[in-house]
Amino acid sequence: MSQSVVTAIDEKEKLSDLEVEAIEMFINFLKLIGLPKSVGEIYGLLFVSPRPLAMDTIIERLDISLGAASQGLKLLRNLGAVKAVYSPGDRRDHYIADLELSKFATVFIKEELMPRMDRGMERIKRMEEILPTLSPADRKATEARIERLRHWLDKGQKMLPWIMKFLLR
Amino acid sequence: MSQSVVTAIDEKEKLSDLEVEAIEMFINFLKLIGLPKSVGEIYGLLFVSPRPLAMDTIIERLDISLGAASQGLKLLRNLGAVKAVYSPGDRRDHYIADLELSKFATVFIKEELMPRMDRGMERIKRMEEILPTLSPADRKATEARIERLRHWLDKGQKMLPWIMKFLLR
DNA sequence: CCCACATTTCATTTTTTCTTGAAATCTATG
DNA sequence: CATAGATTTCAAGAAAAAATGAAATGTGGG
Repeated sequence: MSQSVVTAIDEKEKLSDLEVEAIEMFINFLKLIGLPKSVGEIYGLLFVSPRPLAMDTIIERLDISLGAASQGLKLLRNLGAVKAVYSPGDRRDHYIADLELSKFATVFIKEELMPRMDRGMERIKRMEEILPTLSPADRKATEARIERLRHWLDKGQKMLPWIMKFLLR
Repeated sequence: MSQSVVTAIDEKEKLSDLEVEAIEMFINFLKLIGLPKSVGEIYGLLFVSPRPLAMDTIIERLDISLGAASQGLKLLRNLGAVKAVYSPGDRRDHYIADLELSKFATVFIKEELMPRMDRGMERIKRMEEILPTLSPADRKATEARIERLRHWLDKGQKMLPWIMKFLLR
């Protein structure tokens, strides 16, 4: 009942079906690399937008807060996934999505995976130093396990540059 | 001051330096694929343990709750990362880590990445259906973006089986 | 086929992460 | 160079995720 009595009072531009699909898609993918929903929303909206959007517009269309929009845009700019462009006759910054999707993957690999692997290698070195203090009974088994760990990290570290190369065309 | 006045009252076996290294390592890596701290702790402890551990022992040594231990072990068993083994003369189950670390990566790819990509492809199809209803002005630009999305998903879907093969030796 | 102990389940609490919005800061332009 | 408007910051609140532990359920040994 009474679907639109208040029409025109606060008629925010509703998101189109197409925008919703894109937004949901990026919410899902970016969540995978640890980014919050609001960031996925912003990128998804910008991705399908044929023209640059001001922060105002983003806030209104996604119905998110000023803070979330500002922080989300900053994060996306830092990732290189969004750029600010000049819009003649408008004081506000306007934002566009960088369409190079591989950026998310490469940033994730470089900022998350690789540092963890490096720290992992340091841990392995420390573990190997501890090894001689173990009882002989346990030492052999533990040594083998640490060796496995090292082997796997090695494999990972060799794979990553290759994957990155593949991602960049 | 007074380091051990209560010694022997509740002397839990402290974690060794080696165990701590392993545990921290797995907390970090498993967090990356969305697993909670307690799961990383459990797997890390089992990974360096030269013999099977009962749930009791895990609870006591990690100082986690019954619920977290039970749920964490269940999850790890479902992933295939931990196995229950029979321990003669003991009613309790004992658990060992499966040392095949690639399992975490392959499970992640199969359960998280691939399904999302499949759903992504469905979304793209839906978006392409919507496309003709767009104003001609916007249509071309949007079409190109969706095409990019498809291209990237394609690339991902082709890469994943290859990565998996690489992981399995 | 009991029953003591082991494990699972799940409502509640705790912790962590995300969002909000008002205040502070910055900036283009008149 | 003052100021209105744009953006950032951040303390506080809300939401989501994880941990707890008591009650329910399962199970092996007698």
